[in-house]
Amino acid sequence: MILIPDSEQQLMQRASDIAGLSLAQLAADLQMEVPSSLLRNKGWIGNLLELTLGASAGSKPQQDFPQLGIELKTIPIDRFGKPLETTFVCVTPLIGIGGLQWQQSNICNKLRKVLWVPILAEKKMAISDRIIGSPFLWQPNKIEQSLLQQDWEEFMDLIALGKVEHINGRIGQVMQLRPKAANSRALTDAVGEDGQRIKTLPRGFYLKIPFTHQILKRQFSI
DNA sequence: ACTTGATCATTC
DNA sequence: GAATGATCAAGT
Repeated sequence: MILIPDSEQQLMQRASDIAGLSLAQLAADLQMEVPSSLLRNKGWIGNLLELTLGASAGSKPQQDFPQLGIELKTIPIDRFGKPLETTFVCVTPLIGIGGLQWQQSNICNKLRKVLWVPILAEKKMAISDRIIGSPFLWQPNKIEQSLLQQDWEEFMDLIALGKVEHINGRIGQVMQLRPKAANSRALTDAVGEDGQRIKTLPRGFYLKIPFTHQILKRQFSI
């Protein structure tokens, strides 16, 4: 059993210690089996890192390390350091959002401080052979904060105006709003164009690849 | 090659 | 159903 880290320094030390290891090595330490495919285990790598670093497990809301105010994110990258996927942040509230401010939003809270763990995870690599990269702590700078807030406000305006079903993945400078559900039959409440209650797909906020790419480049070009 | 809608496992 | 962890894969 791995104890919850009691300081940011301890967490970073642990994360740094595993950089360079393969997922097979990490899994062996925890006596876990590596799946041959992520098709039916899409969150496996994220869960592996949570266990390794001592994040409070399970499906609890809020940050992974609440006592440290840190959110853990693994991000798959290619050999050039480019992210291979968008990064899911959290689900989007679709009703009762009147008066909600960016600074009070769940997504703003989650992105205050993120421990990024890049995973060299090119598609052709076996899951076992994928490699833990160098971890780093990120806090959005003023520009990033502003871009995130602008996108968030645009999305929340559209949702409040009953236009949730007009939102597509192209909207947003640095993040996008896309379905986040078990499947296309999972529905939740939202507001329709005439102000009536409708059923729609649950949505989530995702950071776009160019945005996370820039964060990684800034980190590793210093 | 990249984007975007769809999907998978698990817990509560 | 909603939250956590995300990637898949068809279409452009």
